[in-house]
Amino acid sequence: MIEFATLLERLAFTPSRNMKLTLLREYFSMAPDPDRGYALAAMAGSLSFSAAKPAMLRALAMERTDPELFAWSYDYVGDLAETVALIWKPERKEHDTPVAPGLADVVHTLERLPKADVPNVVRKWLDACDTSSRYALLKLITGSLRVGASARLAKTALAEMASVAPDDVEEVWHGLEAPYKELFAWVEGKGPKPDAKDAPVFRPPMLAQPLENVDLTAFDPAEWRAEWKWDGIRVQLVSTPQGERVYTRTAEDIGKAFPDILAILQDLGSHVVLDGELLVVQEGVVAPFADLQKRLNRKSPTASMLRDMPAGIRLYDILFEDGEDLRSLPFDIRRQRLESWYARLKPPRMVLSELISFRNFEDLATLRENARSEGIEGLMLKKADSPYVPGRPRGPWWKWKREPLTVDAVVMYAQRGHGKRSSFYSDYTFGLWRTVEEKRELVPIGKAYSGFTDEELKFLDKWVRDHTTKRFGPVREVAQGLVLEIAFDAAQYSKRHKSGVALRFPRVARIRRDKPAQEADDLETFIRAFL
DNA sequence: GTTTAAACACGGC
DNA sequence: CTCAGACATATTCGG
DNA sequence: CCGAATATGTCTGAGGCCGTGTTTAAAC
Repeated sequence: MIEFATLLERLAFTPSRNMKLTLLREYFSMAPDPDRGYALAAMAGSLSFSAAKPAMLRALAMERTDPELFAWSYDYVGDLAETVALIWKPERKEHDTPVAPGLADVVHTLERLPKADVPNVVRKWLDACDTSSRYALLKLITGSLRVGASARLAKTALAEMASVAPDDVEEVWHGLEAPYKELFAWVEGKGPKPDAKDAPVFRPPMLAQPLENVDLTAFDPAEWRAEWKWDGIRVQLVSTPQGERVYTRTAEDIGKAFPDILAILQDLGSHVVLDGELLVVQEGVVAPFADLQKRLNRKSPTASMLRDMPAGIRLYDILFEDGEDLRSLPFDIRRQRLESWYARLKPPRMVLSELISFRNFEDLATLRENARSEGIEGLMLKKADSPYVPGRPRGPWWKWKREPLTVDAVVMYAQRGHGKRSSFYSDYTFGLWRTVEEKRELVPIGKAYSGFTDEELKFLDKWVRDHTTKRFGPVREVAQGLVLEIAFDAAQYSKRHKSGVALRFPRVARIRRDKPAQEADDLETFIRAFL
């Protein structure tokens, strides 16, 4: 645990990416198995302990600290693990020389121990650790490390050890589990490259960059293909002799929630890996994203759900066919392979993603702006010769979403942020005007926290401090005097806000210092325009 | 004791 | 998903 | 031609709303 703690501490204080890579490489070559494997898993976010959660840590901290003091400290520090690590006063008996637990010990214990016993063990560990190890232990339990290095950087460090490309590590990663012994053996030249063979493993998908500040006139329309950008869930369908899977783009296996799709894959009996968009399709019509969400996290869908919200797939791409890896082939060739595969197998509930024909990008821009129908959020542009590469390379694929909508809203409340924003009021709840019994009042429609620069954050923070009318713990109510232009992708009805509406992807587009609060938008106008 | 509601956690966008 | 910022690397510019 | 300035690419952290499932607290 001490070595891991030292690593985290150094990472957190090193801004340089190259230095972080060096630190990681050094740690990985120095630390023993299985510790280093669990450290890697922690950085990659693949550790989760159902018996130990942030709420439990907060409860433990409360045993030793005045709740009020703890709340203020947490508010100030902005990070639960750091707060508890600092505030914890170890209770030690005399002549007792406590030994901090090893990383592998911690992981094994937390995985196996009955939930009721976990607080006692964690308390004992916290007493035995110094501040730095305590911080590492707590970070391990809270999950998100946020120490300036995440999964990708850790994998890059491993790749450098083996003198291979980071994508090679990414490729073998998903067939493996903590503590990743085979992976370390490979990068140290002591073992073969791990091979998933015919196992139904996840392949890192290719993602698109947003099309911003890109000069389309420099593009040759003949070299580009266009498709609709569907508002569903990007999935990878895997069918091998060893089994079938439905993966999300972050490798979550969601097959249980979509047995209808899984059954189709089984019936196909074709050894393929497909890329597509999962949607709820009712008689050929794509249902709103909310319907898909209802099915997404269910352990198993009810019979009525399977009937009323049937899942369907828009096929984008084919990665493997009969075990052959097609990813290095150009998009156009893969598309031909996809079409011929589709024609041969005729899979039910799947349709090919339509290739939109266009003469020039002006035509396409018109299509994009008019694309406000259900289920479509814009266009995808794909270069005809682009191979399928993992990650989000700049150049081959672009997502060209519709222009966001905007509304002028009034700041009502502000809240302190976390982490590096813990000393700023960085989240703003804003509202629109509503007239009740001749009285014009503000009702909240959402919160936003991004879209402003650090400079603007300082202005907003000061404005909040100078115009506070009430305090509720970390939240401040402010005078009705500041208008924000809020950009958002869609509006929907919601129970979350008093106004009954909510925004999808809200962000601050502009601070309207010039606009009096009274001239901000009305809820009624908003609903008429966007719902 | 059992049912109901609220709060938290998670992963989708 | 969004966005801004930090760092690293690639490219261009000025001497 | 080389070093400095600028542009571009990649990665990171901060956090929004939604629905489901789980756990905890409150009400019956």
